[in-house]
Amino acid sequence: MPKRYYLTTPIYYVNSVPHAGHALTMMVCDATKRHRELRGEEVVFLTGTDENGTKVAEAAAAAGETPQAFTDRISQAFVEAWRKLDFQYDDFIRTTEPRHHAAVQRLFDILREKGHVYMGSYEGWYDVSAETFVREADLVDGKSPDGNEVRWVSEENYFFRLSAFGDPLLAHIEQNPEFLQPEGRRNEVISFIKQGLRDMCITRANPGWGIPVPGDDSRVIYVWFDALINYLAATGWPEAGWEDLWPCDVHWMAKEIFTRFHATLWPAMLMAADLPLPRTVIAHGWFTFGEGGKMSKSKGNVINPDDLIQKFVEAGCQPELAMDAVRWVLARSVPYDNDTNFTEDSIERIYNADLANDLGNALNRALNMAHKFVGGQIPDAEPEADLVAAIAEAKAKVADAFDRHRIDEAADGAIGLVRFLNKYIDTRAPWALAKSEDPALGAVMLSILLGLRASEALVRPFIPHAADAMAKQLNLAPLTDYDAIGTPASLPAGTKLNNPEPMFPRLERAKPEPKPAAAPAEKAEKKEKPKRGLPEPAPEVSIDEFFRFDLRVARIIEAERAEGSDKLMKLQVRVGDIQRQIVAGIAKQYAPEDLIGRQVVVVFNLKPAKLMGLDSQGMIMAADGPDGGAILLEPDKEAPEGSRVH
RNA sequence: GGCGAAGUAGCUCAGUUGGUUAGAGCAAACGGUUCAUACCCGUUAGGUCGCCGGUUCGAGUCCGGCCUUCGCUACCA
Repeated sequence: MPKRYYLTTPIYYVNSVPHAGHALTMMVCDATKRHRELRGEEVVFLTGTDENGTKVAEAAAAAGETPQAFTDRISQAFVEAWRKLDFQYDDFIRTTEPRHHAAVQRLFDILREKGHVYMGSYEGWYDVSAETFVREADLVDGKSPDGNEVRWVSEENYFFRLSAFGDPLLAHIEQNPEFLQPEGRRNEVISFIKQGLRDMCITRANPGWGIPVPGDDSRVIYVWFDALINYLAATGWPEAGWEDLWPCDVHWMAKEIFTRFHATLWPAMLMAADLPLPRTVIAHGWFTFGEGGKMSKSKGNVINPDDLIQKFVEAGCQPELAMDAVRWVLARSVPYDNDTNFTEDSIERIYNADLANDLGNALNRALNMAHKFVGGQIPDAEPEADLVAAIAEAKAKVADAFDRHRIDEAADGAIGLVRFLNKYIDTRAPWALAKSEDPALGAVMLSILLGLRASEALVRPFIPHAADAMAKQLNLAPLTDYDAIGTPASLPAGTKLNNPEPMFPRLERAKPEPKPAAAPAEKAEKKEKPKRGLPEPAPEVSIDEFFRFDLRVARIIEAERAEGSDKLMKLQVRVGDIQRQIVAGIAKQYAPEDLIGRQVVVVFNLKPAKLMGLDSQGMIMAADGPDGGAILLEPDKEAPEGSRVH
């Protein structure tokens, strides 16, 4: 079997419900699939849900459900959401399926046999919620940097020898410019790898949910290690026949899971197993919602695809066309290097300009003219040369944009033909030709209709139902062959045209609110931003917990700036008769000569650390200054050196 | 702190290897048209291309420095 074009979205983690961000990735893949199929290619589009992980087991327990019932329910929510946008994936993989389990265990075995997976021990803090290990130094008030609860774990686990793949990965990235995109992200990966990859712990104690390590039921495979393998599992690997899909042509995803997972861990896993690497791994940016705000459920500014569809239905769209309107707006807004603002305002503007004013109106006016001027049928005439040229140009532009994975440009290329068509209509003015009974009328009307027919096919990957509606109004079967676009055969003379029916009613928009005074006010607000409120109170601790900190009065006897750092000061302090070196981030506020001889308070039993290659045995206590700088604490009068501070 | 990206019209962005008067879409003003969904078409206005310096006959483009924003990353607290 010949190789088929294979593209994927990530599998979505079942801890959240579908939102516009997921829909964006889906849209990009769905449009790509439909476009390539128009060009006669066989395409397989994979999506699915990620359902393993300790967190899922715990979330299910919290919801009073079995993990299976819980994941069935959430997974179904994604299926439903995608049905409402008519995303035509060919396969939906769930990581709880036997085919996935089989592939994961097989790959694990292969890596273990080849010596890329070894048993090691891990002792340290574990963030259950994020399912990641947290270094001691990164703990904040006994919690992970994200504020999650951590627990101390001490266990033997399997490790993947990721560290061995840095150089091969860099070489591959170097030799394959198309591998990682866009370029900015590619650079990010290169610098990430260059600073050294660490082996990765890829198993966890078995919580009764997940994929057991082959031959060792006491452990399950780490959810990320397992999740990535879905792309391979869906090809049927390791059973025969997978080569007609693998290697994958494109893995699409949002930027946050690009660098560490899809651009580093996953290719390393494949290399380790001697499997081919995907041709292209590409990340899009995020939607932001409103005034520079990130997508945030608490702000209530998240735009839900369902609500958007509803909005267009209320505006008067047929349900299927309302769905298309959402699809179009998504495709036109795909962020690449930067994030993009996705707001009611931008959505309405895109809809009105492209779909209502340009596309909808072009179809409507053309059909009206055909009924009035040429008897409501497709004239028997030759299309005019500049119109034919415009179609060819648009075809090439759309195909090229898709080949470069620029979905927004492809949509622009498609609607560009419609814009040209509106100008052409005005320039050739069929109503004037009709009035003067000019013989060019037939050719002009034929050209206009041919332009519409071509537009139908070019917008089809984005708005398939609108394309069908266009074909129906032209009384023709849908045009589904890219090569036929713009040909006389695509528009048989004599075809009786149907009556025009508006597809996308214009959205009436509130007049843009006049806010000349708003700009300076905004600026002022931004400048005053540093005056933040009282810092959040830390969680309550008991007196016993407090006494675990051994605070002492110490005297600074030497001070010098740490080489190569403008923040760090290297200090020698005396605590009673003990001398210690402490490295502190106070060099911006204090000069060495200000410090020598001073009494300060130090944390005496802090775990030693290395900063800029210097040992630091303790910490100097200081208050946060208004600019974030340190203000040293000093006893009110000379205190006995080494005395405890309570 | 390090690395990277971005900074071009009111908004969103395009500007190839340096080469005339810096472009598009949206928004605005004006005009035109009547086939059409108050739409479409045209014209106009609007830019010291973040700032400073350099290379060059010539810089949005190349080089150096700085500022701002964002991302990644190290560290500090």
